[in-house]
Amino acid sequence: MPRPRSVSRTDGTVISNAELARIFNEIGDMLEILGEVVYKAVAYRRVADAVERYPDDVAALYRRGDPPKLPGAGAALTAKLAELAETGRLEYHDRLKAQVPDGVLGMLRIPGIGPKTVRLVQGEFGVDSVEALRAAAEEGRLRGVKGLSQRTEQNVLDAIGRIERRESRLLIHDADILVAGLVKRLRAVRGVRRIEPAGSLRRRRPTIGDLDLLAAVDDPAAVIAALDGLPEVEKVLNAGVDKSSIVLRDGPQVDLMVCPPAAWGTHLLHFTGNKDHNIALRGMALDRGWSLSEKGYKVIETGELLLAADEDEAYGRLDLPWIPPEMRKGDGEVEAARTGSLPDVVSHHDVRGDTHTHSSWTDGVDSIEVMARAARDRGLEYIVLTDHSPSLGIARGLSPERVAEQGTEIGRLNSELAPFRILHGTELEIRGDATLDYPDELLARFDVVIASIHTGRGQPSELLTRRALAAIENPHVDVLAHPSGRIVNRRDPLPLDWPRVFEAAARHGTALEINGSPRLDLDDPLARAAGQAGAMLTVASDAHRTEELGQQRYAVDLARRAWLRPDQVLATRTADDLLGMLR
DNA sequence: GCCGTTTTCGGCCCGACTGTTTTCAGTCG
Repeated sequence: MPRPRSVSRTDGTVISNAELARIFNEIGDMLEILGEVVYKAVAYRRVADAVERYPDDVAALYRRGDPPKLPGAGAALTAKLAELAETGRLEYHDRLKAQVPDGVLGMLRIPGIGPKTVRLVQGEFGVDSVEALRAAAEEGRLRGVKGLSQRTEQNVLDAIGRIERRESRLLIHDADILVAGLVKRLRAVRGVRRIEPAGSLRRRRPTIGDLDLLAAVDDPAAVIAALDGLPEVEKVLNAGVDKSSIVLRDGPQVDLMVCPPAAWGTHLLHFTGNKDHNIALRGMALDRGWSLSEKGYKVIETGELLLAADEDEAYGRLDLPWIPPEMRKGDGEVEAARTGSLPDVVSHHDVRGDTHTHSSWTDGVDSIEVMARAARDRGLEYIVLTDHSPSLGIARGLSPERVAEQGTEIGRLNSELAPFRILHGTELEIRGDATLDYPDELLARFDVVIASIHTGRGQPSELLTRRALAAIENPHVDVLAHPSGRIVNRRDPLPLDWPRVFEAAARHGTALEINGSPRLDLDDPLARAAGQAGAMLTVASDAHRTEELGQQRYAVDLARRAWLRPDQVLATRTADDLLGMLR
């Protein structure tokens, strides 16, 4: 479990949004364990969510005397945010921590264990950690408590075992493969009309906790039995009339929901939108005297149920246009849909080229020709070949002589593969001292220059930002590649000064990349802020072998989550338009 | 703790499943 960092703000650094959100969520948990009214806890969590997704640094804005208006933050919570922004600490939080030790809080992570149970076992036995709870369950001491039984003890032990084996969320690339296998077999079950992934996978979130599947069926029992009987199922968690939850061996939990075909629309709506999206829709339904659930719209006065067979119809009942699943995150999309200002976001069909690819000339696997033919077979009109510059030694970066040879090879292939185009690019290393790895005269000869930071990641924010700005401001640099440097589940993003980076990118016409490899960088909140700041973006695969060209899809997914229109994305341009823009 | 062109008090999204409750609380998504 992540230990809370001790935060001293004497060094002038400002507490991050993530840290603020963590503290507020923790307060929510502690209040529930202490038996406070749940709505107080809900209020803290609501503000935690708002802070976490706020595009700018909330604490910095407070210190500047320009605090943002966050939904759900009234006088009390605003004062607490101010205290955290100023001092990095919160007296109220410290006071609660004294009453609820870390170990007690940790028990909430066990599925099936909620605040009431935690309070109960702590009060009855002084069980104050996951370890103590495990011991109590193993020794059969829980079954004596009212509401707990031998079966509860077994469930607790199973659940602890599972969370220990599954500490990080599944990367969407892996989730797609897993789901494709499941869907293929369940689709073949008799009586299954439709089956689709829902939940965070359909929203195309970079990482997935549980996999949600929705099936429209004539015979619910058949498809539930089919899922429960699959060989890779380790455990059936629960099986209801129209849902089943299972855990895959060495894999995530899978929830299968079934519904009658006539109610497909509201079911898909319900199991796709995140909590905030669904709450916003229910609010609109209530204004019309309806209550909305997956089953349909219920007219409150008469009890009549209004069905929707597809999502168009489900949104249509609220006079809303269909909202792309990627946008159903509760950050303004329902309001935008209501006022007719929902953007027409970029789609996979809009993409004409790939702005970041590698070959065996540096650290790629396949030759330039094999990469180009594979890209053409995927329907692309061009790729930008961006092999590495020399200082990235691990990737056997190209000397100026090798760059010239590569140019000749690309010229030869272009006459052979026309009208498909290979644009000659480079992935230019931004060195630790904020200089660039090739001289300007050489950079001028490339069709496209993308620049990136791979080394010196531990530098302070100010220096890292200066390096990014050095690349953005160079007239030959066209794209800042994987700008945050994060790798999902492996590397945290660099602490750049994002507003400055976005402003400079917009001013100099340097695009910011959304990288579809497991970096998934920029992530959608930053990409959305970049777009709002007027910067151009691009979507790219960063493929090092032909199979990885498909990764560009994940970059498009993120661009959609970031509300980007096709005209804001470089890779939707033709090769000629692209070269014209960058000239 | 928040919030209000119906409200400054009384609500706060909705429903299903589990366990052991003989009518419902706790948990989850």
